[in-house]
Amino acid sequence: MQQELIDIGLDFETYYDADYSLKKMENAQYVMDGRFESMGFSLKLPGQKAVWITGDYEHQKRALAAIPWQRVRVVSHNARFDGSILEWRFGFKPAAYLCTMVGSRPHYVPLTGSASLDSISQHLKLQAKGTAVYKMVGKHRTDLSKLETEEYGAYCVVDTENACDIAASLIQILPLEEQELIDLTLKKYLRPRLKLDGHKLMARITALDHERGAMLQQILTRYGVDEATLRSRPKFADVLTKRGVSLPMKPTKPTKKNPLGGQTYAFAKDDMGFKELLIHPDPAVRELCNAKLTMSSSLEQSRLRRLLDLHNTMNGFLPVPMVYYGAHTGRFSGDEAINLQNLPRVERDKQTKEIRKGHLRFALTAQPGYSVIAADFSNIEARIVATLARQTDLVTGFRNSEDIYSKFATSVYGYPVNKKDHETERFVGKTCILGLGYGMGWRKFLLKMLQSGIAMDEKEAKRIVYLYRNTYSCIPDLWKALDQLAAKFLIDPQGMYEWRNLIFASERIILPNGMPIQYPDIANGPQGLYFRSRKYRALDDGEGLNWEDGARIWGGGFCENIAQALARIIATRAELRLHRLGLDAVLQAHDELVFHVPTETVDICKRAIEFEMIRPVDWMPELPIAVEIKHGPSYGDAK
DNA sequence: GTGCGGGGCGCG
DNA sequence: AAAGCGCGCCCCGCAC
Repeated sequence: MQQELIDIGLDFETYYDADYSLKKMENAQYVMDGRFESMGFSLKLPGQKAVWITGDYEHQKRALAAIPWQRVRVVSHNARFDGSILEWRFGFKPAAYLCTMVGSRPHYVPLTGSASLDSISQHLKLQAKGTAVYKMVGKHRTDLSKLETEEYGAYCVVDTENACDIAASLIQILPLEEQELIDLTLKKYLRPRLKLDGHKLMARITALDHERGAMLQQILTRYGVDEATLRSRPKFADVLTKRGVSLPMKPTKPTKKNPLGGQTYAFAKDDMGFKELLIHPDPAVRELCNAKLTMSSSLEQSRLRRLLDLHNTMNGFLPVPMVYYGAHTGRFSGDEAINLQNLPRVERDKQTKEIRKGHLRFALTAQPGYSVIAADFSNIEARIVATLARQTDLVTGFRNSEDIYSKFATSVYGYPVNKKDHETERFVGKTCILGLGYGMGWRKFLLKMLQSGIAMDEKEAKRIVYLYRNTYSCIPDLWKALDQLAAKFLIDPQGMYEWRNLIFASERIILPNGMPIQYPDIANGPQGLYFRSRKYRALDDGEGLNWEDGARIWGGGFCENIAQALARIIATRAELRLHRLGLDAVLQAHDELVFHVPTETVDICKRAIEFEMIRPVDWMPELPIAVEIKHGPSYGDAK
């Protein structure tokens, strides 16, 4: 289908000034703002030079109307921007998009550290077309002289030519399915279907403001401690010191500025020292620490504000901003200050069924006559690890829908554990199955248990961790195998080795769909392998990698990266197949697909979704897959 | 005023 | 040696 489309380069130039710009606001707010003005755009038709078109709105619209959009794939560097102008401002809907900015993420961005048009063009050694940035701050189209208009157009045309050159490279290396995923990702944003419930958002903002205001007032009157003091770590430390409390401390991570690391206050909700203060004999200390904890979490408040703002901007519709290949493993990431992949989960009170957490999810609603369906893969990564390791008893257990968590907990405790009667034991089993598969050590495991309020000592933590590694011994073997493959082939410029549908090559692992997980500059260092991870990209000085600037990686880490990447391929393949059946996901959260369907079709849609999601994987046919599918009038109700 | 990094917290 | 890992956003403190 993609081949039949005509690729057309498109780049809008728009008004901006000191206050009104994409630096100051998110894309949706910028494009829908009253100050928005399209100054003009450049278009590049196949085999022709890009042309600059400018004039008033009607003139631009007439020019755009001449394009047969139903047969066009729009090529842009940052298509979320150009697409939202084309669709929301001018009302034209092309058949597809190819965004060269996100399309550059899998192969180029890990090496360049930047997805800008300039750095990608340079990286590809595209013919220099001039890179002078044309400043047009605070000028409207009618403010420009004839000469200025021409120079502006010339600048815009160059950008479009560059973007089209990048696209020519990308279509050589991105499989068609990945190109299609870029398009589907953009359409989740450009053609929103989920709605935001403005009343619910406002009601929750009011309730939360009231709750927090009352608490802050109480702290201020009782202890003379204000909000700023609660928010500041040093100021809060002073308050505790004045009350004779010895401050809980913890080591900081070594940084460039402070290579040896240091000490800092242990004031986080999971710090043991801080937890002790929550049960301190002095009720004032307890209350102050609880207040600090409350003020530490601002996600719900800030997200409510952002969503309400978006609700007002978009007439109640929710554009879903996702970044294609946001993670180097291929996972998508969120964007535009609303990250829909980390909304608090729904939690209800066991007795009263009252909603305790996850209110935000109930504000994401279906249109009238429609329902939201949420479909989750069940522990897909753990299943992939078991399959990859050829830990056959574990794979069989998953295939037979056994309660794996309870089963391992039974080994741990020596008596039969079940989901109903042994909540704590099963939780321990679950943590083991989900966490220990990636090589977690007993120290971190012990910490995690203590943080979850489960009493445990060093000896017991060691016993459980080694029991796991003995019970599922193929999994530590897998870490070792991956370590050896990496040490041999990833650091060798000519390295290339095929292993279980993966190819270990120079500085990358190639996945069954042909896409890479990249480990730029991977090399042996003082403590094993290091590579320039996303976090350290900016530190590239062209002199190779300093060990202290790199991220350490080993077998357990490769195991996790590969499992994550394979799970992503499985989820997106299912999404693509469902798209071809006319079922487009409106949202994606790693192992979860969300759909918006007419309510009378919910049952048949659920059957189709299950059928496609559990379909065996051609490159891992022995992988047992299971899904859980729910529906309701809102995202919260479907969870 | 703005940019940046670390701590913190939410999800998978 | 076996060391869980992948994101984005808010806030504070600090450098520029």
